[in-house]
Amino acid sequence: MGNKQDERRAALRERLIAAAEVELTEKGLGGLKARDVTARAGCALGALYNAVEDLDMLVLHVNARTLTRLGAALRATLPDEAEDPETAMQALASAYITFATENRRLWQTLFEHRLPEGRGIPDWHKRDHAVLIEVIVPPLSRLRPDLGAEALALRARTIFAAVHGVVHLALQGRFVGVPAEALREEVAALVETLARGSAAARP
Amino acid sequence: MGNKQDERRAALRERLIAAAEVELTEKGLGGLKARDVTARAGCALGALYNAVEDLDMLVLHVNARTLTRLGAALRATLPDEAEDPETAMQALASAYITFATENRRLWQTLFEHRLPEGRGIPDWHKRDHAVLIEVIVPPLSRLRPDLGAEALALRARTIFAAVHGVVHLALQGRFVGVPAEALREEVAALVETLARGSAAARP
DNA sequence: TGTACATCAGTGAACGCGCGTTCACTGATGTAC
DNA sequence: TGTACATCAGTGAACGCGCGTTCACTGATGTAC
Repeated sequence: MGNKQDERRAALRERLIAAAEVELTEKGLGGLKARDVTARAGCALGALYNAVEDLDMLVLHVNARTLTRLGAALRATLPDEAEDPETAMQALASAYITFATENRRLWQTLFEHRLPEGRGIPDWHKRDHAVLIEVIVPPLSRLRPDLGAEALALRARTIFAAVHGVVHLALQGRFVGVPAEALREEVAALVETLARGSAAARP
Repeated sequence: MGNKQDERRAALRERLIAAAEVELTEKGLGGLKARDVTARAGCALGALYNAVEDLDMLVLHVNARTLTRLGAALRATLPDEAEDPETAMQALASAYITFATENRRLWQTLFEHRLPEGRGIPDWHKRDHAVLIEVIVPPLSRLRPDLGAEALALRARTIFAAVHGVVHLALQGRFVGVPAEALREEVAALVETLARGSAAARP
């Protein structure tokens, strides 16, 4: 099998993913069209279905990229393992807000996109999501040394979802959401409460 | 103008809203079709556009109903104004989970539905949403007598969004969400932390 | 009360558009000898 | 190295479907006299 052919194939695939990323950035999930993506990637409409299974899979690949970048942004805030855990959690939350704000549509796509009925998320992609939780576990485990691995993972999900919820409703501009100007301050207060409350619960 | 005609008109409108409610309950926002709604309401397709402006407005009317019911369910948990505020907040959160679980698709529609680009949410509907925040203010104000009305309203939004976020990701079955079995316990822990943390912050 | 006319809720076929996906075809690239 | 053949990435017109909305029409209800 031609090696050069594989290269070309992979290159087109990359171009398509990159094009989809730009389209999603500009128009959001609802505005993603196969024709726009292939036009931007500079190939024919049909080529898309040679490179990936379908549009949904293309979105999954973009989401994988977004999660990788988000994971890197979050990990970059935790250089020191011995740091004060509350400070660490504040840094994580702050980085999350920054990323969500600067990549609003891509970040929204992460949570908007659903596979059609019967199709389950491939395992490789579940692992991409895991970073959101894993990054919270180390500082949390220092706040709650009494908790086992499973309970920690569960609590990390709860904390993530709480912070995410505040950011999500705010950036969506929902009427019930916190106004964007107040977002950072409110999330900081929330994380402070969560961190201190967790610590206070220590035996 | 015939009074009887107005009555008929209003009755059809009600039937359409009720039909849309059932359709949304069974299929969710993505599965809502004008033809299904009118078939269920027992009228012709075109009659829908006589009774309401368009499908979006129909959804808004269903959402208004849902919010009214949700508001009633939440207020029903607060019979006693003098109740311990933490208990009150736990009751609110618990009622929220119950409502969301029992009305999953209608509740999801509340947060999924967006008007097309230029169109803003009518004022009457904004007021419908306000109940979600207003119901939190009384117990919160007892925990934080130091805060002014505006700061209270803001903090109430944050707390709502945090709890909502945990419930939302869990009921959506998102991989990063808390598993449904653990939802009640985790939200209870979250609300406990929020209530105590708020109280502890008192001067 | 009865008749003629006006109104307008209600009808459903047809319009119009968007858009994901397919498929018969082509031409460049690679392989065999 | 050169020639014949095979493969398959890439093409883009066409398919097929879904679906919101419109619109010319109808008939029941209400009004005027």
